[in-house]
Amino acid sequence: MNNVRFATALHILTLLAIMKDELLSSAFIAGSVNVNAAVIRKEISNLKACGLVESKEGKGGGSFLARPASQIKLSEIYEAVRLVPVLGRANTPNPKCPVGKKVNEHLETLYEETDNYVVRKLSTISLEEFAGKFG
Amino acid sequence: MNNVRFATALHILTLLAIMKDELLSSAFIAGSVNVNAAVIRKEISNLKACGLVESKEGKGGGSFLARPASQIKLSEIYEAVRLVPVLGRANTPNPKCPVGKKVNEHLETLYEETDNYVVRKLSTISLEEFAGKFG
DNA sequence: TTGTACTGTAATAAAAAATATTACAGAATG
DNA sequence: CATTCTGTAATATTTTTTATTACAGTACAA
Repeated sequence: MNNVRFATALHILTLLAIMKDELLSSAFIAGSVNVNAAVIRKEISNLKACGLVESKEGKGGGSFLARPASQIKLSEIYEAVRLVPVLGRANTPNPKCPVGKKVNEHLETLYEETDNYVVRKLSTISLEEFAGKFG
Repeated sequence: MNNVRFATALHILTLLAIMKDELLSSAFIAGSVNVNAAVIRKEISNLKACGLVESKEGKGGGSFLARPASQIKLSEIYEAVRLVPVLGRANTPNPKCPVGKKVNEHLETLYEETDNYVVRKLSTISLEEFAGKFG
């Protein structure tokens, strides 16, 4: 996960949680995160597909949380932006070597276990709790 | 961690664990992992700096485990190759926004906690246990 | 009904990170 | 002293990530 997507998604959702009575525009959010508004819209599009955010088009439109922050777990955010397991990717080892032949199978198991472990940890923290740290 | 270094390092160490009575050359290991030998030498150089591997130069040289596989925890491998926290990097948010100003501080705490959690999980598995899955 | 302020999305460009390759000096062996 | 290794650096290539631009479509409000 050598990218900034978890940070971006959590930032977006934190803003939506704190200003829960307003529709926030991508331009506003982009100003806070300090990235291009198109990046925000793209991430929001992903968060919508994951059922965390909804939005309203047109003038005066913007985004809001699909559910109360108390019902969103940080694990859902992690799963929404995860592209690669926590421990990284695998090689394409030599199948003629006894280790090379089996290593990816065992690696995959380990990757899954570790990932599940992270998910379990993050499922103990709600967005409400995280957003509560601000002001 | 969108890279292959954990997989590579674990593969190297598994070979060293299984063939613990021999010195393995970087060319041999590269053949099993299916990457360039220079990549293996570079990773071994890192694993040496972390105290997991030793090697002998010159003709007939090669690498071997610095300690018995039973005394190497997978967490040490993770820590040897980690460049970035499990949840990724942070943005450089707008300090004029109350959320932007503090988000990295709270993110960092979360990143550290999650990372420690992964380390704790991986510290319960020894290289011996992992290597034991092969033949 | 028309201008304005949004979203949604795609295409493309630019920057950064990861990996591969080549090269060669130096060490140990026989 | 030729051979077979390691160690390391320099460089090239590929892949991933991020930024930018553009514009169609939607909703509001005058």
